[in-house]
Amino acid sequence: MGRRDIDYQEVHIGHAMPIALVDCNNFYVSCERVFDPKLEGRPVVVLSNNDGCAVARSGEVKALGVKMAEPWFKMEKLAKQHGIIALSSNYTLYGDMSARVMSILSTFSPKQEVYSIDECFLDLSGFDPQSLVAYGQTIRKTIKQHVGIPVCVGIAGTKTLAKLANHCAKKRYAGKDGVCDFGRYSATQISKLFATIPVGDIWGVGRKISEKLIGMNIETVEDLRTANSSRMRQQFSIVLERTIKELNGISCIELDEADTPRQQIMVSRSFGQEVSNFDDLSESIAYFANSAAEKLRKDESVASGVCVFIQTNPFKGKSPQYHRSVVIPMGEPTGDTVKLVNVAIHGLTAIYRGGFSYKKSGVLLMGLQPKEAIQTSLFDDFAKQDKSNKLMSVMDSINRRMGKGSMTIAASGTKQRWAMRRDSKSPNYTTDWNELPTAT
DNA sequence: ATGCTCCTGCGAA
DNA sequence: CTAACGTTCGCAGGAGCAT
Repeated sequence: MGRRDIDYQEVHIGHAMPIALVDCNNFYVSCERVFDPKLEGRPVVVLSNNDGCAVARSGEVKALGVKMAEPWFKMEKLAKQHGIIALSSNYTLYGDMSARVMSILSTFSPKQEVYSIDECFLDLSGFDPQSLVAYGQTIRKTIKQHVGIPVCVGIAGTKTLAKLANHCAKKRYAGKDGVCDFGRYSATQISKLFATIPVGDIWGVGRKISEKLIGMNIETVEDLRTANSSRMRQQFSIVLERTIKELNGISCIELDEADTPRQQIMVSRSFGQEVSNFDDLSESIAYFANSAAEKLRKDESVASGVCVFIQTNPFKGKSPQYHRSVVIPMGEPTGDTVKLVNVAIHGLTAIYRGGFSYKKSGVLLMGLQPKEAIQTSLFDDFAKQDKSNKLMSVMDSINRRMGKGSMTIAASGTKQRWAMRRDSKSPNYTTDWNELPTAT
């Protein structure tokens, strides 16, 4: 009989160690609006690479029912009907805006975890519990004034609950004016509120898990909160068990301030058009390996292995499918573009098969370590290594000064037939649907 | 038994 | 006219292998 290992009556959600989750609203769209106020009040989407999918939607677009990551071609008709403005992503701009937002937010707490480009956790323990809502309002006002970006603030005792509180603030389920503090609610109110929120809205519960949960009649946040966590661990994973505990105010996921270097670096892209021959693929692989190596050196890391993959278009079910990858260990961990590119192309020769239309390729640098930690082998030629380091430094500084891509390796080619598709729409198309000639 | 590495699945933004 | 569907990261857990 469903013995429960948590006494729910005793749990006071949101009190113990308040954590705030500050999340920018429709971040990419909001960034664009800062620099083009005409976009205000109008339906706007920002598209992913290749103009593939919607990665950010304004409130007006969400109201039209456009889902996150929805392919552009599927909403094109709707877009035309409602004059949706579609913009290509400008990652340089978003990165810069993010840095400004995060820098200001860091002044609101001694402990900050930057969780993604548009959100961060702030440790608010020690603050007056009565004043947290007002504090959240101050945060919102400050960011809006100084950067022009609207944010919402969720406050609760665990990270999972803070995410949920933020969700409530955004959806206006609870809280007002973009701030929701679960600490202001009684246990009964929380239960009622949670019973209205779909289980899939919880941080850590994605499509697969939520489908399975709904199949077990666990449909709302409240259903999951009161589920038997140890039994759920057996049927799902330790991750879901932690989520359930966190929903009950038991902190299992610590605030992580550490700025740890990445463990792997992936550069991959879908092609603007499919390519079949080896030379085109080889150019793309060289280009991606070069780009990955640049990131690697920016992190001051070296890679001990390279993974190369190529694949056909999985959405073209009728065409013959092929996807394959290979991992090549580096003899010695390195950050040298020339070595990494050569190894990557060598890997490509091992997996390439003619007769397929390839849609995507990529390079993954793995086994990353801090540069200073590498053991140089006895047989290594120090002069040679020094020369390689100097060459890479020159290359990086030229690209910093003259702009990305000024200096690259010849193998990445000049034809680049695989490059991202951007010419499929004229500039006007992507800035204003109203400028489109109407179909006849 | 125990500890690894590799690979896959999942989730997140 | 048609066809058109992102990228990058970490974690968990199982398989396979070595000790």
